[in-house]
Amino acid sequence: MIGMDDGPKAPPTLHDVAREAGVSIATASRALNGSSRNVRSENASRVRAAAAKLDYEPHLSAQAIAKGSTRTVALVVRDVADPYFSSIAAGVTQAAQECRLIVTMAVAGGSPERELEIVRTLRGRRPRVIIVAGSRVDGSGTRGTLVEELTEYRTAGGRVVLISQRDLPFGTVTIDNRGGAERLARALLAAGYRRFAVLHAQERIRTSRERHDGFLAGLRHAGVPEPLAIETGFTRAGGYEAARRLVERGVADVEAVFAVNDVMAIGAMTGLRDAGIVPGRDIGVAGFDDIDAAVDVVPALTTVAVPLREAGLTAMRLALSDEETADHSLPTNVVLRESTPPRPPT
Amino acid sequence: MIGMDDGPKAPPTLHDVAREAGVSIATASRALNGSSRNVRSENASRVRAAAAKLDYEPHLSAQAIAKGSTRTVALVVRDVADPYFSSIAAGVTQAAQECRLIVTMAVAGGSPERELEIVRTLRGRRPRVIIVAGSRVDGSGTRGTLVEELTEYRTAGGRVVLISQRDLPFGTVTIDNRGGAERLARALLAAGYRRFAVLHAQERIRTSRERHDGFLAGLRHAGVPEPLAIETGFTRAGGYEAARRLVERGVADVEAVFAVNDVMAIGAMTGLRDAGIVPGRDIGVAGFDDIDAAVDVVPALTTVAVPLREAGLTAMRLALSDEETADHSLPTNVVLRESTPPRPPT
DNA sequence: TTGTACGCGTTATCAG
DNA sequence: CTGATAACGCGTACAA
Repeated sequence: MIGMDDGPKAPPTLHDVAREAGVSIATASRALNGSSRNVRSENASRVRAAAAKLDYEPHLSAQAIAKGSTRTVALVVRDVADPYFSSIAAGVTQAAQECRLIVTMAVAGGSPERELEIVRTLRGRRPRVIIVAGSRVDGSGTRGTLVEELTEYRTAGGRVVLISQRDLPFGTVTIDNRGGAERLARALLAAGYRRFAVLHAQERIRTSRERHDGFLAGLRHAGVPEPLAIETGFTRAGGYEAARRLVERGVADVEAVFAVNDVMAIGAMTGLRDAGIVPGRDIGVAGFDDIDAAVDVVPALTTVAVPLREAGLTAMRLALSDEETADHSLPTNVVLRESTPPRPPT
Repeated sequence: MIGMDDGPKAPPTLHDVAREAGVSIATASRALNGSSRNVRSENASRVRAAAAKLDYEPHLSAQAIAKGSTRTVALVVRDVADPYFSSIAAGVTQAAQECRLIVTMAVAGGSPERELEIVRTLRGRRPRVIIVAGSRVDGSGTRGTLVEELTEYRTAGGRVVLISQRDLPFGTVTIDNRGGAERLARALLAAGYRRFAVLHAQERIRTSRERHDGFLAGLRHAGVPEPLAIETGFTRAGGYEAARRLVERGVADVEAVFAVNDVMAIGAMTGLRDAGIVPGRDIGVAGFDDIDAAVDVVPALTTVAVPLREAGLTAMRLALSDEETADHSLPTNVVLRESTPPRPPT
């Protein structure tokens, strides 16, 4: 035990494996990761044995640099803790695992600048595909730069897929926000609701805008008053806060609240209740997304189901397919629950 | 436009930047990423200009291989879509971003074999730190191998942090599951509850076992009957299903249900309600974790608050500190809400 | 089938 | 302060 060095011991390299197996590095490489099967089976098994004995793992960075490509998928989301994005992430991760790809996740936090910076540095990792999941906001000035950056990435052989952002020259998985919101509006009209408040986020956030517009479109020609629009954050806290504001203003003239996503709607329900107004009895509430929690709140939340997990899966498939710039649209479904009980005509 | 080649155009390399700036590669390297500032400022700015013009991004794999270390944090979770893990992930991501580290996420899905395989291939990426967030189950046979694998990784200079698993020779962030559950039990006793059912997961899942044990410990010496134990999945669906089973069996003799985590508790509340039993009125319900949704369900869920996001932050800090194997314990707090109203003594 | 030798994009060493 | 040049670990033509 003299002269033992406990400092960091370098992991075994292919070189070590080759030496242990008594073959050249090239043979070892072929035996372990070689595309061509041309290695004598006896040698092959000796190499595998040596690798197992030394607990060898190929250095992925070295492989990446030698082969010129990685097995990585980069996913950009706004917030990991938001069920909307974590469901998408789950889908992407699942699909990636089936293809033996590894997904790395970056959080943009709703800032276009941050998002741009992320995509930029992401390029340095040379991922095989980049998936950007709807943190995009319009008119931010960084949009052109982002498109440029992604285009350049694709020119270098990368795959780009955008979730929930139409009109950009990349593969996109889009969600029928407009149509879903429109059908929701009509369903609520059919249930007897006439006077609405809409809780939405900044106009720059596309998803919010599309759902808002769709809802208004569904109301058009129904002869109902223009809904009250309340702008707030795209989060649970935003919904809560907006509900409080709504109550302060007075809710006598609103029969139902539509929040542009479920976390906002759920926050709003709590906000209303905290102010003494019972959702589903005193006022209808509807959301959008159909996250798991929608059936656990009371009353269960009326919403528009979005196949989030599938959006992630589809995005991966699209990325791996050879269509450069296909647009895959996912349908949405109105789900009526107890938060918007049928309302007797006045 | 003759002879244009639209095939994948290789991204610019340091070589290109150097040529553009009229300096050597070495100088370019130093100007852009060099630790030492010893490069004439005029040359430095020329290099930076060239890099910007060519839209150069350093090839991270190449850097990794040259420097022998990456700027990556690998996070292993059971399920991205579970708020428990996504909150932790949010914390890790935040802390990582502050240190300009990139986090890559792998999903083990509750399988120890899968988890082991993940850690193994993770080593190939040579991350700077590996954080394993409680997907571990005991007595799975893979445990020894996992420890071995992680030890080897650490020997090679990597940092390991485990979240919510004591007794392993690595840095750990542990959560006071036992103590929290014990205090919860006492709080429920104080509120007048005497007869309980516990919804727990398999005994092999440590977190579940600790919370279960702690709860029983809190009940001890109180002269109350042994709680009814119902084993089910560690998920929302598990909670729902267990509640249905409980109802089938008959709930006349149980005054409160303790589920070992919030998603189970929330699922159980819905399950009870679907069976005509109103949580908070007919029966008390309590959970563990205090996820966001706990305040949005009705009645609001009594639970034990766990600083999940902070667990992620702490894990990163621990990883970056130089203590090889510290144990940082996070406190938990009982939060009584409407799902367990005080119960008049019989 | 196997081995030698070179290249991948960077950093680090060591003379100038 | 700068520029050759040798690593880093691996894949792969090319030659044997």
